[in-house]
Amino acid sequence: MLNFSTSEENYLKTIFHLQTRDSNVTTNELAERLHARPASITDMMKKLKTRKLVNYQPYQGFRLTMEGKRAALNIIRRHRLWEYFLAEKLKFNWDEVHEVAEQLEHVSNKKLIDKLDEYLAYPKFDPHGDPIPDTNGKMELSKQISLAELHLNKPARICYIANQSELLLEHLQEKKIKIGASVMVKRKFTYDDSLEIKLDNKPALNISGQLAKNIFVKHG
Amino acid sequence: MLNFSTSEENYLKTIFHLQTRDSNVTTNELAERLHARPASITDMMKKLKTRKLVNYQPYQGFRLTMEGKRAALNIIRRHRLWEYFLAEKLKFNWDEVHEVAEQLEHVSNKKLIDKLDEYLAYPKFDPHGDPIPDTNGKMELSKQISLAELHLNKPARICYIANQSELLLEHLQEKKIKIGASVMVKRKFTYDDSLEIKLDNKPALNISGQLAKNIFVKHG
DNA sequence: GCTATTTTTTAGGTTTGTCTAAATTTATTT
DNA sequence: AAATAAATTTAGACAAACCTAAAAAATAGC
Repeated sequence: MLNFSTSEENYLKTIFHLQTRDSNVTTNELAERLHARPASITDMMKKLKTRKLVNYQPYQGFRLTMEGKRAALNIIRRHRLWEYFLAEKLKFNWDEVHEVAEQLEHVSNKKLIDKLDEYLAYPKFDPHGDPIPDTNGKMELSKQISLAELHLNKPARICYIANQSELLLEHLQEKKIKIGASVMVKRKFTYDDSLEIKLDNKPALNISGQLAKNIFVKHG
Repeated sequence: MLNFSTSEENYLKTIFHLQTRDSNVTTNELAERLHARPASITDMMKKLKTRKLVNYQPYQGFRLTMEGKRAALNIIRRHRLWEYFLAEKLKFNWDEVHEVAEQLEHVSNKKLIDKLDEYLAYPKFDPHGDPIPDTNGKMELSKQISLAELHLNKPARICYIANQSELLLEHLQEKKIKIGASVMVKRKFTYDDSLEIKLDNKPALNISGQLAKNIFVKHG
């Protein structure tokens, strides 16, 4: 496994998250995500190209090579394992783990990560419900659906919050809706798509359709 | 708590280890410890001086200010807590933890370190027997003595290896002498200062006076 | 199909932390 | 105490990773 700078790792990881099967990642997209200027992106892309980590032709956007993808998955593995550790062992809230894991993920020592994985008993998902890649970069698909799609009276578990804006997170805090909580939809109001749900053992709660679309759950 | 670069942290930590009550740290000393050239040390010292972290007059060597000492102790706290975590929880060997902790120590997030401390049940010593500073930089004195000073038939525990050169570490590996092992001195040979010792439940073992001086133990 | 706008790249500059080589200060010898 | 040696600092350069401003290419509007 080659060694990358913190900066290179952040680029690789972010390209991985942004690229889709059919479209390349653009300079501006990356610049916005990384809080950097487009010119800086171009600089780094040239560098990553000579390192054979991205495919890149000027003005055509970029995507990871096989090697780049392998590297990105490794960084994501580190990130998610640390997130799991922080939430599960150190009792951080699920919404605090990301920031700390952003730093820990850059500590690169294969033995450390593999031993951490073992210590945590090989978790398959991080506290946000995102799958954790194994040593070979393989991971499970997270078959998540939004609360809005969940059938009535089907027990499920909150595993992911989409669109994590400040406002949304505050709203969730307010309503005491947390990752990992068990949840069930009791009624659906077609008038405004709002829902009546039951969280853990708390009294029933009404939430808007908009909120429900941003809360993802896994059955079971 | 101010924020420092990885480089600044390494300087602060190393100055702390090198400085004594009566003598300042010299440019060459620091350069050797940090595997850097003397010119680089001078550069950084100017910077740390303007940050009021070291006292420094050209050609006079340097020492930490109160503020610098506070920062150094914080870095040492992180380092030793991670070492403890690696050995105790992830089951690293005591001689592998240092290298990994050198990286982890630069992740600066007070909450992370305090929660780690709590998770580890506030350990007082790291796997090498070095004391772990608390949040305020206070730590216990490690009342260690060398094996050479240990009285006959007094049970003790190996807690520290001084002068950790490659050769010494290999020699210890060879003799299967490890941190944490219980030990007792059975005979002392005044002729050459060599000792006959008993390690755990293994057969008696002869070691040189030189080796004995580098193995530190705590009673009990 | 040609402007106008947006996107991306180039050119050149800045900061951090390092380096080499030369100059300077301090310490050691005789 | 002068000469030599050792330690330290200065001066100037370099790489990484960023930046701004200007130029070039691609896209969109009419």
